Amino acid sequence: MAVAARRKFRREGEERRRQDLIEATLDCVAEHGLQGATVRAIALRAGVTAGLIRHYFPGKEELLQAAYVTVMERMTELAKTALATVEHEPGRRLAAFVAANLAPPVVDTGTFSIWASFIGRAGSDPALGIAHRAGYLGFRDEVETLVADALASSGRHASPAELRRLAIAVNAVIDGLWLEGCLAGDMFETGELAEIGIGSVEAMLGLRLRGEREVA
Amino acid sequence: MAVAARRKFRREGEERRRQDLIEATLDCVAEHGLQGATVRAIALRAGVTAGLIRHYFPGKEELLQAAYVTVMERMTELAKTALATVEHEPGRRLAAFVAANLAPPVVDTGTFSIWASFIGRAGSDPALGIAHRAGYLGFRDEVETLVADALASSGRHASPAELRRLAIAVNAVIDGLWLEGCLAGDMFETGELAEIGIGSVEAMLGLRLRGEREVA
DNA sequence: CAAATATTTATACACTTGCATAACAACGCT
DNA sequence: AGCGTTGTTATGCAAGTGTATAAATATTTG
Repeated sequence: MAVAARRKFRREGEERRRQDLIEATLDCVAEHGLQGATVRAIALRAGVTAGLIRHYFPGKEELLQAAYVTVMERMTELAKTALATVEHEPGRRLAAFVAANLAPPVVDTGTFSIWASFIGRAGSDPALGIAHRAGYLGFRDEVETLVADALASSGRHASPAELRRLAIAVNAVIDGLWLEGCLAGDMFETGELAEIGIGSVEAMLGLRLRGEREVA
Repeated sequence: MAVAARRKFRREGEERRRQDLIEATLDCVAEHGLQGATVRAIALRAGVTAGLIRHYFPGKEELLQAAYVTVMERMTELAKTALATVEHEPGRRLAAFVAANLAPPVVDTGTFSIWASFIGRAGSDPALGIAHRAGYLGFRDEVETLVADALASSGRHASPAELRRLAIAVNAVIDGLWLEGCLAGDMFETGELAEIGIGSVEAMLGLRLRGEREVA
Protein backbone atom coordinates (compact mmCIF):
# COMPACT_ATOMS: atom_id res chain seq x y z
CA MET A 1 0.00 0.00 0.00
CA ALA A 2 1.81 3.08 -1.25
CA VAL A 3 1.74 5.93 1.19
CA ALA A 4 1.48 9.36 -0.42
CA ALA A 5 5.01 10.68 -0.90
CA ARG A 6 5.76 13.88 0.91
CA ARG A 7 6.84 16.70 -1.31
CA LYS A 8 10.52 17.42 -1.69
CA PHE A 9 11.65 20.92 -0.79
CA ARG A 10 14.67 23.13 -0.32
CA ARG A 11 15.40 25.56 2.48
CA GLU A 12 15.89 28.98 0.98
CA GLY A 13 17.45 31.85 2.87
CA GLU A 14 15.05 33.89 4.95
CA GLU A 15 15.36 37.09 2.95
CA ARG A 16 15.07 35.23 -0.30
CA ARG A 17 11.85 33.51 0.72
CA ARG A 18 10.30 36.69 1.99
CA GLN A 19 11.09 38.37 -1.30
CA ASP A 20 9.72 35.46 -3.29
CA LEU A 21 6.49 35.55 -1.33
CA ILE A 22 6.15 39.29 -1.87
CA GLU A 23 6.82 38.87 -5.56
CA ALA A 24 4.23 36.14 -5.83
CA THR A 25 1.76 38.35 -4.00
CA LEU A 26 2.32 41.18 -6.44
CA ASP A 27 1.85 38.86 -9.39
CA CYS A 28 -1.45 37.68 -7.97
CA VAL A 29 -2.67 41.20 -7.31
CA ALA A 30 -1.62 42.31 -10.78
CA GLU A 31 -3.62 39.55 -12.39
CA HIS A 32 -6.80 39.43 -10.40
CA GLY A 33 -6.70 42.23 -7.90
CA LEU A 34 -6.69 41.83 -4.16
CA GLN A 35 -9.34 39.17 -4.55
CA GLY A 36 -6.90 37.01 -6.42
CA ALA A 37 -4.30 37.29 -3.69
CA THR A 38 -5.35 34.36 -1.52
CA VAL A 39 -2.78 32.60 0.60
CA ARG A 40 -3.13 29.50 -1.50
CA ALA A 41 -2.74 31.31 -4.82
CA ILE A 42 0.29 33.17 -3.51
CA ALA A 43 1.89 30.03 -2.17
CA LEU A 44 1.26 28.16 -5.39
CA ARG A 45 2.95 30.88 -7.39
CA ALA A 46 5.86 31.03 -5.00
CA GLY A 47 6.29 27.28 -5.28
CA VAL A 48 5.58 26.56 -1.63
CA THR A 49 2.58 25.48 0.41
CA ALA A 50 0.18 27.90 2.02
CA GLY A 51 1.23 27.30 5.58
CA LEU A 52 4.70 28.70 4.97
CA ILE A 53 3.35 32.19 4.62
CA ARG A 54 2.54 32.28 8.29
CA HIS A 55 6.08 31.33 9.06
CA TYR A 56 7.39 34.54 7.51
CA PHE A 57 4.52 36.92 8.17
CA PRO A 58 2.18 37.27 11.14
CA GLY A 59 -0.74 37.04 8.75
CA LYS A 60 -1.91 37.73 5.25
CA GLU A 61 -2.52 41.37 6.09
CA GLU A 62 1.13 42.00 6.90
CA LEU A 63 2.23 40.29 3.71
CA LEU A 64 0.01 42.61 1.70
CA GLN A 65 1.42 45.66 3.44
CA ALA A 66 4.97 44.50 2.81
CA ALA A 67 4.07 43.99 -0.83
CA TYR A 68 2.64 47.48 -1.12
CA VAL A 69 5.72 49.05 0.43
CA THR A 70 7.83 47.13 -2.04
CA VAL A 71 5.84 48.43 -4.99
CA MET A 72 6.21 52.03 -3.95
CA GLU A 73 9.90 51.67 -3.23
CA ARG A 74 10.35 50.14 -6.63
CA MET A 75 8.51 52.93 -8.42
CA THR A 76 10.40 55.76 -6.75
CA GLU A 77 13.61 53.87 -7.24
CA LEU A 78 12.96 53.63 -10.96
CA ALA A 79 12.40 57.36 -11.15
CA LYS A 80 15.61 58.09 -9.28
CA THR A 81 17.59 55.72 -11.45
CA ALA A 82 16.47 57.71 -14.43
CA LEU A 83 17.89 60.81 -12.78
CA ALA A 84 21.20 59.28 -11.83
CA THR A 85 22.14 58.34 -15.36
CA VAL A 86 21.43 61.66 -16.98
CA GLU A 87 23.49 64.80 -17.45
CA HIS A 88 23.59 67.63 -14.98
CA GLU A 89 21.86 70.43 -16.83
CA PRO A 90 18.70 71.06 -14.74
CA GLY A 91 16.31 71.45 -17.63
CA ARG A 92 17.39 68.20 -19.16
CA ARG A 93 17.19 66.47 -15.84
CA LEU A 94 13.58 67.52 -15.43
CA ALA A 95 12.78 66.45 -18.98
CA ALA A 96 14.44 63.10 -18.43
CA PHE A 97 12.53 62.62 -15.22
CA VAL A 98 9.21 63.31 -16.93
CA ALA A 99 10.07 61.04 -19.82
CA ALA A 100 11.20 58.21 -17.57
CA ASN A 101 7.90 58.26 -15.72
CA LEU A 102 5.93 58.12 -18.95
CA ALA A 103 7.51 55.09 -20.56
CA PRO A 104 8.02 51.48 -19.59
CA PRO A 105 8.84 50.09 -17.14
CA VAL A 106 7.04 52.73 -15.07
CA VAL A 107 4.13 52.71 -17.49
CA ASP A 108 2.97 49.14 -17.13
CA THR A 109 -0.44 47.54 -16.83
CA GLY A 110 0.66 45.14 -14.12
CA THR A 111 2.15 47.85 -11.95
CA PHE A 112 -0.92 49.96 -12.47
CA SER A 113 -3.25 47.17 -11.50
CA ILE A 114 -1.32 46.68 -8.29
CA TRP A 115 -1.28 50.39 -7.58
CA ALA A 116 -5.00 50.75 -8.15
CA SER A 117 -5.88 47.72 -6.07
CA PHE A 118 -3.94 48.95 -3.09
CA ILE A 119 -4.78 52.61 -3.36
CA GLY A 120 -8.45 51.82 -3.46
CA ARG A 121 -8.11 50.63 0.09
CA ALA A 122 -5.78 53.41 1.23
CA GLY A 123 -8.81 55.42 2.24
CA SER A 124 -10.17 52.87 4.66
CA ASP A 125 -7.04 51.01 5.74
CA PRO A 126 -4.89 53.39 7.84
CA ALA A 127 -1.69 51.39 7.43
CA LEU A 128 -1.95 51.48 3.66
CA GLY A 129 -2.96 55.13 3.76
CA ILE A 130 0.14 56.14 5.68
CA ALA A 131 2.38 54.10 3.40
CA HIS A 132 0.85 55.79 0.40
CA ARG A 133 1.12 59.36 1.63
CA ALA A 134 4.77 58.94 2.46
CA GLY A 135 5.54 57.70 -1.03
CA TYR A 136 3.46 60.41 -2.64
CA LEU A 137 5.07 63.27 -0.76
CA GLY A 138 8.50 61.90 -1.53
CA PHE A 139 7.70 61.95 -5.20
CA ARG A 140 6.32 65.47 -5.09
CA ASP A 141 9.35 66.75 -3.23
CA GLU A 142 11.50 65.32 -5.95
CA VAL A 143 9.43 67.13 -8.55
CA GLU A 144 9.61 70.38 -6.63
CA THR A 145 13.39 70.20 -6.42
CA LEU A 146 13.71 69.51 -10.12
CA VAL A 147 11.38 72.35 -11.01
CA ALA A 148 13.19 74.77 -8.72
CA ASP A 149 16.55 73.88 -10.25
CA ALA A 150 15.25 74.18 -13.77
CA LEU A 151 13.80 77.61 -13.06
CA ALA A 152 16.90 78.81 -11.26
CA SER A 153 19.25 77.71 -14.01
CA SER A 154 17.33 79.83 -16.43
CA GLY A 155 17.60 82.88 -14.23
CA ARG A 156 14.09 82.80 -12.86
CA HIS A 157 13.17 82.40 -9.26
CA ALA A 158 9.75 81.52 -7.92
CA SER A 159 8.29 82.19 -4.52
CA PRO A 160 7.74 79.14 -2.31
CA ALA A 161 4.00 79.41 -2.90
CA GLU A 162 4.47 79.52 -6.66
CA LEU A 163 6.95 76.69 -6.52
CA ARG A 164 4.45 74.60 -4.64
CA ARG A 165 1.77 75.28 -7.22
CA LEU A 166 4.06 74.41 -10.07
CA ALA A 167 5.19 71.20 -8.40
CA ILE A 168 1.60 70.15 -7.83
CA ALA A 169 0.72 70.90 -11.44
CA VAL A 170 3.73 69.11 -12.90
CA ASN A 171 3.09 66.18 -10.64
CA ALA A 172 -0.50 66.09 -11.83
CA VAL A 173 0.47 66.03 -15.50
CA ILE A 174 2.83 63.16 -14.90
CA ASP A 175 0.26 61.25 -12.89
CA GLY A 176 -2.49 61.86 -15.40
CA LEU A 177 -0.44 60.84 -18.42
CA TRP A 178 0.92 57.83 -16.56
CA LEU A 179 -2.62 56.80 -15.85
CA GLU A 180 -3.68 57.15 -19.46
CA GLY A 181 -0.64 55.26 -20.63
CA CYS A 182 -1.24 52.38 -18.27
CA LEU A 183 -4.94 52.13 -19.05
CA ALA A 184 -4.82 52.60 -22.78
CA GLY A 185 -1.24 52.30 -23.84
CA ASP A 186 -2.22 51.11 -27.30
CA MET A 187 -3.81 54.46 -28.06
CA PHE A 188 -0.49 56.28 -28.01
CA GLU A 189 2.56 56.11 -30.22
CA THR A 190 5.88 55.19 -28.65
CA GLY A 191 7.24 58.24 -26.91
CA GLU A 192 4.10 60.25 -27.52
CA LEU A 193 3.20 60.49 -23.85
CA ALA A 194 6.69 61.62 -22.92
CA GLU A 195 6.55 64.17 -25.71
CA ILE A 196 3.23 65.54 -24.51
CA GLY A 197 4.39 65.53 -20.90
CA ILE A 198 7.56 67.46 -21.57
CA GLY A 199 5.73 69.90 -23.82
CA SER A 200 3.14 70.53 -21.14
CA VAL A 201 5.71 71.09 -18.44
CA GLU A 202 7.56 73.51 -20.69
CA ALA A 203 4.38 75.45 -21.24
CA MET A 204 3.54 75.55 -17.55
CA LEU A 205 7.00 76.70 -16.52
CA GLY A 206 7.52 78.96 -19.52
CA LEU A 207 10.82 77.24 -20.24
CA ARG A 208 12.41 75.14 -22.91
CA LEU A 209 13.83 72.08 -21.27
CA ARG A 210 15.49 70.52 -24.27
CA GLY A 211 18.02 71.72 -26.80
CA GLU A 212 16.49 72.96 -30.03
CA ARG A 213 17.54 69.94 -32.04
CA GLU A 214 16.15 67.29 -29.71
CA VAL A 215 12.48 67.80 -30.31
CA ALA A 216 12.55 64.98 -32.86
CA MET B 1 -43.89 26.74 21.21
CA ALA B 2 -43.15 29.98 19.36
CA VAL B 3 -42.18 29.44 15.75
CA ALA B 4 -39.63 31.91 14.43
CA ALA B 5 -41.56 34.79 12.90
CA ARG B 6 -40.86 35.36 9.25
CA ARG B 7 -39.54 38.78 8.48
CA LYS B 8 -41.97 41.41 7.26
CA PHE B 9 -41.18 42.94 3.90
CA ARG B 10 -42.48 45.26 1.25
CA ARG B 11 -42.45 44.80 -2.48
CA GLU B 12 -40.64 47.70 -4.07
CA GLY B 13 -40.83 48.46 -7.76
CA GLU B 14 -38.39 46.61 -9.92
CA GLU B 15 -36.36 49.62 -10.97
CA ARG B 16 -36.27 50.92 -7.45
CA ARG B 17 -34.92 47.68 -6.04
CA ARG B 18 -32.29 47.38 -8.71
CA GLN B 19 -31.12 50.89 -7.96
CA ASP B 20 -31.10 50.24 -4.23
CA LEU B 21 -29.00 47.15 -4.71
CA ILE B 22 -26.56 49.03 -6.92
CA GLU B 23 -26.35 51.83 -4.39
CA ALA B 24 -25.69 49.36 -1.58
CA THR B 25 -23.01 47.73 -3.69
CA LEU B 26 -21.26 51.04 -4.26
CA ASP B 27 -21.37 51.83 -0.56
CA CYS B 28 -19.76 48.50 0.23
CA VAL B 29 -17.06 48.97 -2.37
CA ALA B 30 -16.36 52.50 -1.20
CA GLU B 31 -15.84 51.32 2.36
CA HIS B 32 -13.91 48.11 2.00
CA GLY B 33 -13.12 47.66 -1.65
CA LEU B 34 -14.36 44.84 -3.83
CA GLN B 35 -13.57 42.45 -1.00
CA GLY B 36 -16.19 44.12 1.13
CA ALA B 37 -18.84 43.74 -1.53
CA THR B 38 -20.18 40.31 -0.60
CA VAL B 39 -23.73 39.42 -1.43
CA ARG B 40 -24.59 39.33 2.25
CA ALA B 41 -23.03 42.69 3.03
CA ILE B 42 -24.78 44.24 0.05
CA ALA B 43 -28.11 42.74 0.97
CA LEU B 44 -27.78 43.83 4.57
CA ARG B 45 -27.10 47.40 3.51
CA ALA B 46 -29.97 47.36 1.06
CA GLY B 47 -32.28 46.09 3.77
CA VAL B 48 -33.09 42.80 2.08
CA THR B 49 -31.83 39.24 2.27
CA ALA B 50 -29.03 37.90 0.14
CA GLY B 51 -31.16 35.68 -2.05
CA LEU B 52 -32.97 38.64 -3.53
CA ILE B 53 -29.90 39.75 -5.41
CA ARG B 54 -30.19 36.78 -7.68
CA HIS B 55 -33.74 37.68 -8.45
CA TYR B 56 -32.63 40.95 -10.01
CA PHE B 57 -29.23 40.00 -11.37
CA PRO B 58 -28.00 36.78 -12.96
CA GLY B 59 -25.14 36.77 -10.48
CA LYS B 60 -22.90 38.91 -8.36
CA GLU B 61 -20.65 39.62 -11.31
CA GLU B 62 -23.43 41.31 -13.23
CA LEU B 63 -24.37 43.41 -10.23
CA LEU B 64 -20.81 44.66 -9.98
CA GLN B 65 -20.75 45.54 -13.66
CA ALA B 66 -24.02 47.40 -13.36
CA ALA B 67 -22.63 49.28 -10.38
CA TYR B 68 -19.52 50.26 -12.29
CA VAL B 69 -21.52 51.53 -15.23
CA THR B 70 -23.60 53.57 -12.82
CA VAL B 71 -20.52 55.19 -11.31
CA MET B 72 -19.15 56.24 -14.65
CA GLU B 73 -22.46 57.55 -15.84
CA ARG B 74 -22.75 59.56 -12.65
CA MET B 75 -19.30 61.07 -13.01
CA THR B 76 -19.71 62.14 -16.61
CA GLU B 77 -23.18 63.39 -15.83
CA LEU B 78 -21.80 65.61 -13.08
CA ALA B 79 -19.28 67.07 -15.48
CA LYS B 80 -21.93 67.80 -18.07
CA THR B 81 -24.22 69.39 -15.52
CA ALA B 82 -21.44 71.81 -14.73
CA LEU B 83 -21.37 72.76 -18.39
CA ALA B 84 -25.09 73.18 -18.79
CA THR B 85 -25.39 75.82 -16.11
CA VAL B 86 -22.61 78.07 -17.27
CA GLU B 87 -22.43 80.92 -19.78
CA HIS B 88 -21.66 80.45 -23.41
CA GLU B 89 -18.27 82.08 -23.74
CA PRO B 90 -15.97 79.15 -24.69
CA GLY B 91 -13.07 80.09 -22.45
CA ARG B 92 -15.28 80.35 -19.43
CA ARG B 93 -16.95 77.10 -20.30
CA LEU B 94 -13.62 75.31 -20.33
CA ALA B 95 -12.59 76.96 -17.05
CA ALA B 96 -15.88 75.99 -15.44
CA PHE B 97 -15.48 72.44 -16.67
CA VAL B 98 -12.02 72.15 -15.18
CA ALA B 99 -13.14 73.69 -11.90
CA ALA B 100 -16.18 71.43 -11.63
CA ASN B 101 -14.02 68.35 -11.97
CA LEU B 102 -11.66 69.52 -9.25
CA ALA B 103 -14.14 70.20 -6.49
CA PRO B 104 -16.78 68.19 -4.68
CA PRO B 105 -18.82 66.25 -5.47
CA VAL B 106 -16.52 64.97 -8.21
CA VAL B 107 -13.56 65.11 -5.86
CA ASP B 108 -14.66 62.65 -3.22
CA THR B 109 -12.89 59.88 -1.34
CA GLY B 110 -15.78 57.47 -1.67
CA THR B 111 -16.07 57.92 -5.42
CA PHE B 112 -12.34 57.57 -5.75
CA SER B 113 -12.26 54.39 -3.74
CA ILE B 114 -14.91 52.91 -5.99
CA TRP B 115 -13.13 54.07 -9.11
CA ALA B 116 -9.80 52.63 -8.00
CA SER B 117 -11.31 49.33 -6.95
CA PHE B 118 -12.98 48.79 -10.28
CA ILE B 119 -10.26 50.15 -12.50
CA GLY B 120 -7.74 47.87 -10.90
CA ARG B 121 -9.61 45.02 -12.48
CA ALA B 122 -10.28 46.73 -15.79
CA GLY B 123 -7.04 45.28 -17.09
CA SER B 124 -7.99 41.67 -16.51
CA ASP B 125 -11.78 41.76 -16.72
CA PRO B 126 -12.78 42.47 -20.34
CA ALA B 127 -16.29 43.63 -19.47
CA LEU B 128 -15.01 46.22 -17.03
CA GLY B 129 -12.27 47.21 -19.44
CA ILE B 130 -14.73 47.98 -22.21
CA ALA B 131 -16.97 49.91 -19.87
CA HIS B 132 -14.03 51.96 -18.75
CA ARG B 133 -12.65 52.79 -22.16
CA ALA B 134 -16.01 53.99 -23.38
CA GLY B 135 -16.36 56.35 -20.46
CA TYR B 136 -12.82 57.58 -20.79
CA LEU B 137 -13.06 58.37 -24.48
CA GLY B 138 -16.32 60.18 -23.93
CA PHE B 139 -14.67 62.39 -21.37
CA ARG B 140 -11.71 63.11 -23.59
CA ASP B 141 -13.92 63.98 -26.52
CA GLU B 142 -15.69 66.45 -24.32
CA VAL B 143 -12.36 68.01 -23.37
CA GLU B 144 -11.27 68.15 -26.98
CA THR B 145 -14.42 69.97 -28.01
CA LEU B 146 -14.07 72.49 -25.22
CA VAL B 147 -10.42 73.11 -26.05
CA ALA B 148 -11.18 73.52 -29.73
CA ASP B 149 -13.92 76.03 -29.01
CA ALA B 150 -11.78 78.00 -26.62
CA LEU B 151 -8.96 78.21 -29.12
CA ALA B 152 -11.26 79.13 -31.97
CA SER B 153 -12.99 81.88 -30.05
CA SER B 154 -9.66 83.52 -29.48
CA GLY B 155 -8.83 83.40 -33.17
CA ARG B 156 -6.43 80.49 -33.04
CA HIS B 157 -6.86 77.25 -34.83
CA ALA B 158 -4.98 74.06 -34.16
CA SER B 159 -4.38 71.12 -36.44
CA PRO B 160 -6.18 67.89 -35.55
CA ALA B 161 -2.92 66.42 -34.33
CA GLU B 162 -2.21 69.40 -32.11
CA LEU B 163 -5.76 69.40 -30.85
CA ARG B 164 -5.41 65.79 -29.91
CA ARG B 165 -2.22 66.47 -28.00
CA LEU B 166 -3.75 69.36 -26.15
CA ALA B 167 -6.83 67.37 -25.24
CA ILE B 168 -4.69 64.55 -23.88
CA ALA B 169 -2.63 66.98 -21.86
CA VAL B 170 -5.59 68.88 -20.44
CA ASN B 171 -7.27 65.62 -19.63
CA ALA B 172 -4.14 64.48 -17.83
CA VAL B 173 -3.96 67.60 -15.68
CA ILE B 174 -7.56 67.18 -14.66
CA ASP B 175 -7.09 63.50 -13.89
CA GLY B 176 -3.88 64.08 -11.97
CA LEU B 177 -5.26 66.90 -9.85
CA TRP B 178 -8.46 64.97 -9.25
CA LEU B 179 -6.39 62.09 -8.00
CA GLU B 180 -4.39 64.26 -5.66
CA GLY B 181 -7.51 65.91 -4.37
CA CYS B 182 -9.22 62.62 -3.66
CA LEU B 183 -6.20 61.07 -1.98
CA ALA B 184 -5.03 64.02 0.05
CA GLY B 185 -7.78 66.58 -0.03
CA ASP B 186 -6.72 67.98 3.33
CA MET B 187 -3.44 69.16 1.86
CA PHE B 188 -5.13 71.72 -0.36
CA GLU B 189 -7.04 74.89 0.36
CA THR B 190 -10.58 75.13 -0.89
CA GLY B 191 -10.50 75.97 -4.56
CA GLU B 192 -6.74 75.61 -4.77
CA LEU B 193 -6.88 72.60 -7.06
CA ALA B 194 -9.30 74.33 -9.40
CA GLU B 195 -7.07 77.38 -9.41
CA ILE B 196 -4.00 75.32 -10.26
CA GLY B 197 -5.89 73.37 -12.88
CA ILE B 198 -7.19 76.42 -14.69
CA GLY B 199 -3.81 78.09 -14.49
CA SER B 200 -2.13 75.06 -15.97
CA VAL B 201 -4.61 74.79 -18.81
CA GLU B 202 -4.17 78.45 -19.57
CA ALA B 203 -0.43 77.98 -19.76
CA MET B 204 -0.71 74.94 -21.98
CA LEU B 205 -3.10 76.58 -24.40
CA GLY B 206 -1.49 80.00 -24.23
CA LEU B 207 -4.86 81.54 -23.44
CA ARG B 208 -6.53 83.37 -20.65
CA LEU B 209 -9.77 81.61 -19.91
CA ARG B 210 -11.14 83.96 -17.30
CA GLY B 211 -11.81 87.66 -17.28
CA GLU B 212 -9.07 89.71 -15.66
CA ARG B 213 -11.03 90.36 -12.50
CA GLU B 214 -12.02 86.79 -11.74
CA VAL B 215 -8.69 85.44 -10.67
CA ALA B 216 -9.71 86.01 -7.05
C1' DC C 1 -63.20 38.70 -1.20
C1' DA C 2 -60.70 34.70 -3.16
C1' DA C 3 -57.28 33.17 -6.36
C1' DA C 4 -53.22 33.91 -8.96
C1' DT C 5 -48.70 35.90 -9.38
C1' DA C 6 -44.10 36.83 -8.51
C1' DT C 7 -41.35 39.35 -4.96
C1' DT C 8 -39.04 38.15 -0.92
C1' DT C 9 -37.44 35.24 2.81
C1' DA C 10 -35.36 31.22 4.66
C1' DT C 11 -32.48 27.36 4.45
C1' DA C 12 -29.16 24.33 2.61
C1' DC C 13 -25.07 23.13 -0.07
C1' DA C 14 -20.57 22.89 -2.05
C1' DC C 15 -16.69 25.43 -2.07
C1' DT C 16 -13.05 28.75 -0.64
C1' DT C 17 -10.92 31.44 2.78
C1' DG C 18 -7.29 32.40 6.56
C1' DC C 19 -5.37 30.22 10.25
C1' DA C 20 -3.78 26.50 13.73
C1' DT C 21 -1.35 22.39 14.54
C1' DA C 22 1.46 18.37 14.17
C1' DA C 23 4.35 15.56 11.51
C1' DC C 24 8.35 15.60 8.72
C1' DA C 25 12.77 16.28 6.51
C1' DA C 26 16.64 19.40 5.02
C1' DC C 27 20.53 21.45 6.76
C1' DG C 28 24.31 22.80 10.20
C1' DC C 29 26.80 21.22 13.81
C1' DT C 30 29.95 18.33 16.28
C1' DA D 1 27.82 9.61 10.85
C1' DG D 2 24.47 11.04 14.03
C1' DC D 3 21.74 14.61 16.19
C1' DG D 4 19.13 18.73 17.02
C1' DT D 5 17.20 22.74 15.00
C1' DT D 6 13.72 24.74 12.31
C1' DG D 7 12.11 25.58 7.67
C1' DT D 8 8.46 23.21 5.32
C1' DT D 9 4.66 20.22 4.32
C1' DA D 10 0.28 18.15 5.24
C1' DT D 11 -4.06 18.11 7.33
C1' DG D 12 -7.95 19.93 9.62
C1' DC D 13 -11.21 23.44 11.08
C1' DA D 14 -14.49 27.19 11.68
C1' DA D 15 -16.13 31.03 9.30
C1' DG D 16 -17.49 33.06 5.11
C1' DT D 17 -18.38 32.76 -0.03
C1' DG D 18 -21.80 32.54 -4.15
C1' DT D 19 -25.54 30.02 -5.58
C1' DA D 20 -29.72 26.86 -5.78
C1' DT D 21 -34.25 25.80 -4.13
C1' DA D 22 -38.54 25.72 -1.66
C1' DA D 23 -41.61 28.00 1.27
C1' DA D 24 -44.10 32.19 2.52
C1' DT D 25 -46.32 36.52 1.93
C1' DA D 26 -47.36 41.07 -0.29
C1' DT D 27 -49.67 42.69 -4.10
C1' DT D 28 -52.52 42.39 -8.23
C1' DT D 29 -56.27 40.58 -10.65
C1' DG D 30 -60.90 38.69 -11.48
